[in-house]
Amino acid sequence: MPSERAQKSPDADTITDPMAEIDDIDFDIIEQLFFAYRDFTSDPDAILSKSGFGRAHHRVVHFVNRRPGMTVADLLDTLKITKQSLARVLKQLVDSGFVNQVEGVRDRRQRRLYPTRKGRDLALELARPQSRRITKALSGFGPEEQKLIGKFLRAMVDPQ
Amino acid sequence: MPSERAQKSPDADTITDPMAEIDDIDFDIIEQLFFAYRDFTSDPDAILSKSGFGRAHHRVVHFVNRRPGMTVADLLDTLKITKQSLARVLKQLVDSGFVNQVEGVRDRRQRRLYPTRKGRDLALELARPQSRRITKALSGFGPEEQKLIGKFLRAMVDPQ
DNA sequence: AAAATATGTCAACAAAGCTGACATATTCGA
DNA sequence: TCGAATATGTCAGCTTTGTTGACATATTTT
Repeated sequence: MPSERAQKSPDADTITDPMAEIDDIDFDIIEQLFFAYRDFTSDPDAILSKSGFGRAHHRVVHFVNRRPGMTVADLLDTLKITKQSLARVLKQLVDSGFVNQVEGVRDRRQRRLYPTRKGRDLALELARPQSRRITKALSGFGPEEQKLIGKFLRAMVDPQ
Repeated sequence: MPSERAQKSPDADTITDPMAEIDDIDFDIIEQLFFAYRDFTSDPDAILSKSGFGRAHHRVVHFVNRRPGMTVADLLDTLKITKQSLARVLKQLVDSGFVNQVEGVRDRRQRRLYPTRKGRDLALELARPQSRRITKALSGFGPEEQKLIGKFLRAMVDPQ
């Protein structure tokens, strides 16, 4: 039942010209970033859906493997989510043996996070298709040019 | 009440070495893409939260402004979400006067999507901080180098 | 005339974010 | 040493945005 509130033809307040590179706005790159990230996450998402995990688990597994021994506070700051939101996925990962929590040595309030062998394997499995995509996208670029890509991406991140 | 299942010290299945550029995996860029996209979306998110809209509305408003007259099917294919998921946000945008639907001329089943003035203004407001971030990240690169960034991002996208 | 297509809609559910409130263990500072 | 601050966990409830499945309508195609 196609909506009855569709107009027969454009009215006075219907804009028909595409929003292009006017106003100094870089629409092309804005859009390309959306597409790149959309497809970049699609590979691991497909793998994760088989094991009942989601993108949130992926992020935790990634960073715990990248920086073993990071505290819960570190992880919260990295992901920029609330502890209640993290708690859900972290608990599942600990309970199913992907992540271990180790009491801090200097500060025993801390729960330092480490991957298990199983967690390391999962992180690698998820990274593989993403890395393949990146390698393919970087093929045809020289080493210096590849460094530029990294430099650009780092410059897109907020300081701190 | 810090979890009682934390270990006092790492056990045999606790991995302590950081996952680095072994296995040919490009962890640095994987991570940088996460950070870049995390902060890239944070600017419009902050603006949207004031008006009761979310990131899903942003995407619709962006593409309808970029390609006025696109069909619902076009939009679904671009966003890679289901029509039921799109319906919710699209209805809100139509009802609150950001998007108009116009019956297709050649095919009257279609509902072609156009921004209103209000919709165009919102799209610009949301794009502005993102473009500012991109411009800043690209400063220091020459015109040829900037083209490389775009080339890389396009190469990250699945064909079709 | 039947089949395919474009769109809309209902209902139920899931993932992953949020706020607010409160508990415990530990460390730090006056 | 004692009270405040910190690190973490947890309960409850809510929101956004995705999903599936089923079905309806209008229009176009075969």
